[in-house]
Amino acid sequence: MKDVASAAGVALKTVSRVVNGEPGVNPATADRVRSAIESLGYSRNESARVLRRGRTATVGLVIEDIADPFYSGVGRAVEHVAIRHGCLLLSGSSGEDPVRERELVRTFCARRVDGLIVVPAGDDHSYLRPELDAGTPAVFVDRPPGPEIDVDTVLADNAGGAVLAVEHLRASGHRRVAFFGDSPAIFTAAERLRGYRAALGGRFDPRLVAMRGPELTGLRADLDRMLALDDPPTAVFTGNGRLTVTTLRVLDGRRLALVGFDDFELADLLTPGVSVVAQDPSGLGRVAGELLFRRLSGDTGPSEHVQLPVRLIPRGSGELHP
Amino acid sequence: MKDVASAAGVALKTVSRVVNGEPGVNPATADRVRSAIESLGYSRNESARVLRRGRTATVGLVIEDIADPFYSGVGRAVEHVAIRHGCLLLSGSSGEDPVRERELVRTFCARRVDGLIVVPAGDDHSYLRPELDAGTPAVFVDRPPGPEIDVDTVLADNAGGAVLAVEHLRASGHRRVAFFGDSPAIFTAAERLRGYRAALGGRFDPRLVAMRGPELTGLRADLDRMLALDDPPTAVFTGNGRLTVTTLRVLDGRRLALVGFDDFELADLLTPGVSVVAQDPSGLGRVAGELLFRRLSGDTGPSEHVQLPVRLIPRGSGELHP
DNA sequence: GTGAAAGCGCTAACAT
DNA sequence: ATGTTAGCGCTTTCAC
Repeated sequence: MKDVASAAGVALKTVSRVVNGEPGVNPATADRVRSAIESLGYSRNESARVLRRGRTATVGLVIEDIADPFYSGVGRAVEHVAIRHGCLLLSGSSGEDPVRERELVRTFCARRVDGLIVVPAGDDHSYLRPELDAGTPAVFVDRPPGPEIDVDTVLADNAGGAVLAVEHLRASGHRRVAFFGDSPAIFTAAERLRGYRAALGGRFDPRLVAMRGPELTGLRADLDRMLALDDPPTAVFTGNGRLTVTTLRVLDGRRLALVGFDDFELADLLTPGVSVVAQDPSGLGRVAGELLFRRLSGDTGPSEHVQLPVRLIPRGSGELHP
Repeated sequence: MKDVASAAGVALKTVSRVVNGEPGVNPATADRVRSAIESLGYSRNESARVLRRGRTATVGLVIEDIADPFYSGVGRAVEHVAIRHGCLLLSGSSGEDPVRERELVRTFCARRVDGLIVVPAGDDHSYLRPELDAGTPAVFVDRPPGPEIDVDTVLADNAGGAVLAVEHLRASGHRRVAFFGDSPAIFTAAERLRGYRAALGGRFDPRLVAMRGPELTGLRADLDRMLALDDPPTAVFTGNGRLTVTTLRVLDGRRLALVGFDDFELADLLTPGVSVVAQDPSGLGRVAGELLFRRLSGDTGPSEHVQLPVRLIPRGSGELHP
């Protein structure tokens, strides 16, 4: 900036004014500055700017795994909102590891992100207290934070979706519906189990529940065990997209009815089409982003808790009869 | 840092030493500093550090679309390498728009990223010259840069993969193989067309080529036109994952043989399984990341051009006979 | 409409 | 083993 100033024959501050589009600069002077910038290939050093202004125009996104289609959908939506607000996105995957989650948040905060969007892996978020108190807002998506902090959340109607799934299967005549879920330590998995259980009421049978995650061999063993029961399941409800896909592989043509949580590409092209309870990953990301930017523009109202609806998409697999 | 220093009763520089793990601090003093840090909730201001040191420990990734499974695989691999080198990843999607690509690169450079990994959308990269000259290395992935700059590239064997696909179909007895590709303005699409054409030699028929991208109605029209020919295609080669999926929808049960470029989840669960030429997105990302960090650690050798192999995975659709 | 000076929080270089 | 000082490149404040 100093070089540009002397090249243009003005003071450093005038360059700063031009670069920032501040008013009160003679157009001719401004032009001289601009051509000096051009010929020197100058570009503003954002680190210095951030150091001085205190705002980085960056938001941090901690997500489970950017390569998972569900979360990359969330990520894209957040990126979109960030761009619209002139912000960059710093992102990292926690890989379901609370330590890594915390490390990412710390790193982001050390870089003075203006705000955080978090899909938490852990359930203790006291470490965020100082940052929140220091005025860095956070929005939690897909899963809520631990009770130590009070922040905006954007969640899907997990339990309601599970109820939809089970009721849909029961409407096709199924009395024995198995549930394959992720570890109950994961909020969404626990919520979906809760909905499943509520929908079944007195018919709930713990022997039809397996919550070991999407690992193929474990899932196969669980299914085989269930099918060997006197009163085996005739339908399966799977707790997320990865589990649905693994279950399809394990079923390998056996005609059990199936409803999966999460929509996925090609669900309609399989035979039969896979009925799903679809959530809206872009919606989650978009709403979270908007909430964050509302906070960043000064909204200090009480924390908001948005619940996004889910919808059942029948495609064939959920309409198979026992 | 000043506050921590006075709380611990030491000079600012000692705090700096502790924070940076520099040697030559009395363990007892260090402990006092650490507890002051803890109780004040201090965390180092990276912007100031960056301003002083000149290195941001950040790399920028410009990608086509983080929500595309192929590119999110690339992105995850890059993230992985970055983490291993203690770097953060700043990422953005170009959405196949050269202007947006350039804007992202500019923004990243203004933030003084240490290096860039780019999946280019445009083919004029003269704008990168100043940055490269200033010592910011760049690696291009999936597609090469324009001729104005000379940087490391990591590309898949696009033409070779297309040859594999066509030869596989011809081995099943197909003489008429159609090609659905993306716009030939996209490097990979052009390369795959080149391979397709080379494999067919004299049998190449431009009427069997459609390069309009993955839009459903256009693709349907192209296919209908081809099938109405006197000598219609009995097999299709699709130029990328999205096109393969769209083509499957358009085929809608018609039993044409099919080989697609890019592997995708569930390809094996469709009926018949979809034969593909698989590239390795993680490999692309990993190699690009490693190349970049080699440059960052001082390697100034001539630019490297890595070509990653692809492999044919037969699953049924490519083995259908005419 | 323009400029001079102070200082954001840190690290490098040089004391002690 | 610890402290002092200068300055990274910018914006803020205030003066002209």
